[in-house]
Amino acid sequence: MSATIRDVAKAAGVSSSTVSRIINNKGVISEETRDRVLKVMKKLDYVPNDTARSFANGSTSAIALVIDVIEARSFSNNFFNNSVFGIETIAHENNFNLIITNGHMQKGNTTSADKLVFGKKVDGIILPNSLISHTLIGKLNKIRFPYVVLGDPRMLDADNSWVDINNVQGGTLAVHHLVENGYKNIAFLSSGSKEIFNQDRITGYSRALNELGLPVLKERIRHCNSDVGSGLDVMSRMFQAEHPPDAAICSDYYLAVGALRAARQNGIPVPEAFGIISFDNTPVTELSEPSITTVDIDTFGLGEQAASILIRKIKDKDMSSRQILISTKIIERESTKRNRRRQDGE
Amino acid sequence: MSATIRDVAKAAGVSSSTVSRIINNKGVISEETRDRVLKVMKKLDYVPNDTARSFANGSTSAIALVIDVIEARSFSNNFFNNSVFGIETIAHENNFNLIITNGHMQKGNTTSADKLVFGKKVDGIILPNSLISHTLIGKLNKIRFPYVVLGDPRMLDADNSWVDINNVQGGTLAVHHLVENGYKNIAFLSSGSKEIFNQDRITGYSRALNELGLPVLKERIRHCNSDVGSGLDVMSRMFQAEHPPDAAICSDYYLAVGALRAARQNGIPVPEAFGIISFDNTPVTELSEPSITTVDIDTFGLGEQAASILIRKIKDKDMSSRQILISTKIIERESTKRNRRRQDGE
DNA sequence: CTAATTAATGCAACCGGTTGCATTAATTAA
DNA sequence: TTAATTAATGCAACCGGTTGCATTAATTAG
Repeated sequence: MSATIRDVAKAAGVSSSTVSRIINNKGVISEETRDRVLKVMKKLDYVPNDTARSFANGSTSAIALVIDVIEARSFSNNFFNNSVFGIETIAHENNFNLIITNGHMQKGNTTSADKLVFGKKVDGIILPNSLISHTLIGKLNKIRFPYVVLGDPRMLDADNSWVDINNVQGGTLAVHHLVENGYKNIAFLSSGSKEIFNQDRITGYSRALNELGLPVLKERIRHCNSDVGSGLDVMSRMFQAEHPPDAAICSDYYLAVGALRAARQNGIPVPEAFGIISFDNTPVTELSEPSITTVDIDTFGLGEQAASILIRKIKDKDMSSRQILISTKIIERESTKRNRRRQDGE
Repeated sequence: MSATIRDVAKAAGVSSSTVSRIINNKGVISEETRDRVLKVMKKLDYVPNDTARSFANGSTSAIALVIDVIEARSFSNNFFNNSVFGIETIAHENNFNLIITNGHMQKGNTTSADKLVFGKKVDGIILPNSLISHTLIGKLNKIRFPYVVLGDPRMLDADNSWVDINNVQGGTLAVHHLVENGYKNIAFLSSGSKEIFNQDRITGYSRALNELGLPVLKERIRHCNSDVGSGLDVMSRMFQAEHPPDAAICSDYYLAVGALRAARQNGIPVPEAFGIISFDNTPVTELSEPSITTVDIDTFGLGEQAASILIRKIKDKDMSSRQILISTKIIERESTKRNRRRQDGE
């Protein structure tokens, strides 16, 4: 059907080696030959067959992103969403293709990640820490296959490259922001106890309180389900305590909205008497009333970094491993904007 | 490094043809030979090289999804998000890989879509109607390359396969829902005048009003920017009109929130005196207060259908083209839940 | 019992690039 | 002027599967 490199060679009166060298800018080619061949390529609508190319030089110019989605239909995670674009952007700049595959589906005992790696369909792979295991990492390391983990894989002792949001710093930042705005009794509503990101945020929260000389009370740290009802219940109960908190840091917007509603139901004005910070700057936090201050996590940048490291690793297999933490920042909104002068007594 | 089919053949004392036939379940192989070869494959950790395979049989078992993202960093579109999962799910079931590429970036005068198609990196392609042109479609048709368009490509006269949300039906549905709840003077806030989906929704809206014997007033149809401020301004101005609307259908949640705030600022209770429906069932509509009734669009299903058609087309190049419209449905919430008995006078 | 089938497997070409190693012509050094 | 370089290009093997066409052995039909 379409022209091959030999068709071009024949039509231009050269050998296919010459055409190949022209395509790849290798070797020394005379100007006339180059021009003639390029013209023929244009005329024949010649496009090199990428598969043949990959086959010949043993590399695919493709990377894979493995995602961790069990119930695909109900998935709507903007973490994933933005990371993908970061990854795609960098891949694109480096002339790599991005393959996306769900690591949960599998045929027999091989996951799609296995198939892509050992079937040599990709040159490198990005996988979430939720999907890694000693077995898989062991296999990857054994054949020195380039990979980068999304999220700190601290469950493994191995030395490997990863990129994560600095959730410890995020927790600290949230506390500092609240304290600067005059809040002192800060609760933490986590969306689960097992997730490393929740653990890290709590670590940062506790550390900041310590540094500021404020007590870390375990009854102020609550693990909830990730839904409004759970946030509302947990927060309501905290309001009944002897020393109720005057602020809450929430792991996601569901909990933040729940906390907001709990405050309202208890007649506690936000932000005057109660401050709220949510992690993850989503439209809900922006459009809530009052709008909710957030710890913004740069998931696009996360993807960029992951892809960037991976591609460097592909190009230089001897590159040492990298661990990158991406700082968060506060997006200040109404839910913590207490009039500081009044609170500070100035 | 890793074992090839010839290594396996040698170790099992057979020819590589036999091994190939065993891998692909082709031809007739004796039980003993099969067992022996399978054991050797296991022992040598043999995995067929997918690139070599693609090269040999001229098909890649991969499809591409081209996305239309100009400003990647600020992208957060759950339309795309869910569609991808629908596509990936079906691709996976059919042993296809999914490559994602941004159709906007380009080197020279070839887009990434061109490269994937003409470089034969994929067997088929899904592309949004916003990115197609007569040129591209012409080229694809010329080489009979399988493709499916996301969104009705009615700007082309060509006969091609596409999948779209039934936005006309969505507009109709929204009107019916409002009328059933006692609203009669319904405005439409569109997020733009050029987008086909907005045009279709307005068509459905107008058609439903006609059928119900209600007037279609052009001052009730407003094209806004997709932000809260725009929705608020436009709606506020409509409230000043001689015959203000008693309900609004909004193309997205920004406009819906804007309309809601306009109503509040004008002292108009929602849903009692003003009803609001938004397209696209996102967390903002669910968590708004009052919560907002939405026209739910099944973007996951959209992706599934697109991938399904594409893969069938790849397997049967002579398949006639398909056009699929996916119906919307109402998710009823507080913003339209007027007490019907009282309104109906029952 | 011989001829015609069928079963099981091997041979070798092919898919379309890439690249090490010639080869030839042109240029420079001695 | 001849030998040594350098420039420009060709030859042919190779990457790892797949498959049409033998080939041989075993089975069945006549």
